[in-house]
Amino acid sequence: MQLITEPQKRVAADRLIDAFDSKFFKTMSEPVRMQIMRFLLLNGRSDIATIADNMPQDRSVISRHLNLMSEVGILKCEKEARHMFYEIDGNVFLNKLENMTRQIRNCMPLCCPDCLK
Amino acid sequence: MQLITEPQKRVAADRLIDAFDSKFFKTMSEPVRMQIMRFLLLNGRSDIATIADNMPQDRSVISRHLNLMSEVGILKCEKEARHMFYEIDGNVFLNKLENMTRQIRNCMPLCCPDCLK
DNA sequence: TAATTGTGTGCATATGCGTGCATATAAGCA
DNA sequence: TGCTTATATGCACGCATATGCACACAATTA
Repeated sequence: MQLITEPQKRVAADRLIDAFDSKFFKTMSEPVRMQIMRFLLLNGRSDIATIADNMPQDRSVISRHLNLMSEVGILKCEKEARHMFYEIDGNVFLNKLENMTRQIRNCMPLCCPDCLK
Repeated sequence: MQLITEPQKRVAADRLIDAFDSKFFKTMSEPVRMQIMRFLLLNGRSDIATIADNMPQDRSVISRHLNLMSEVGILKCEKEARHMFYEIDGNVFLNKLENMTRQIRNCMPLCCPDCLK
């Protein structure tokens, strides 16, 4: 039986909360942005006009969504002549979720083992 | 070299989007709710008044946050006499994130291998 | 140079939601 | 039966943001 100190618990809990990037979650909570994700999954790297042509929203709206998603890091963008191309950054995407999963797996048994019953 | 058909890609992408529960993300994107999570991690099962006494917000506000979090499934609640006790449901919490990670790992190589470069 | 095409931005509007107060309900206690 | 305690709910307010339109800017083309 191992003794768990309060400071240890606090560190683990704070790491868990830190891993939960609220901007990331906010970005992912918007259905329109998830539809953009779906489009980029199926069609790969695309420019704004092409994406917007496949959605009911105005081009300017899609442009703003894409800009927001790239600020969070889940999309990479690259300008080519007049066109702005967007693409999913799969590594950033995967790393964020894997880090969260890791922190939960570390924190739960330490902080509240009862939560896993 | 394996051939990947369009329907296969679509199924994988739809599964990924389905795993991304927008209500879950919305719930996790609120800083106050994350502070509640932190409190429950450190103090375990608690009633509303105890949680609210450790936060600047009004009790009614905390009550609503807790209700929302339990609707999403990340908190379990149980009434005892006059007190409503809340506790993190670690398994639901972990399963949600693990499922997302799994879907990404499955979808990315199929749908857009370029996204992983 | 003038016209066209692709994006970004300012603005007004609508909607969602976090917040606190007052009040209602419900359960235990004198 | 009153009185206190714990929580839930109705309401109004303020702020953030998603949306679409108009327009500005940049880059390509006739």
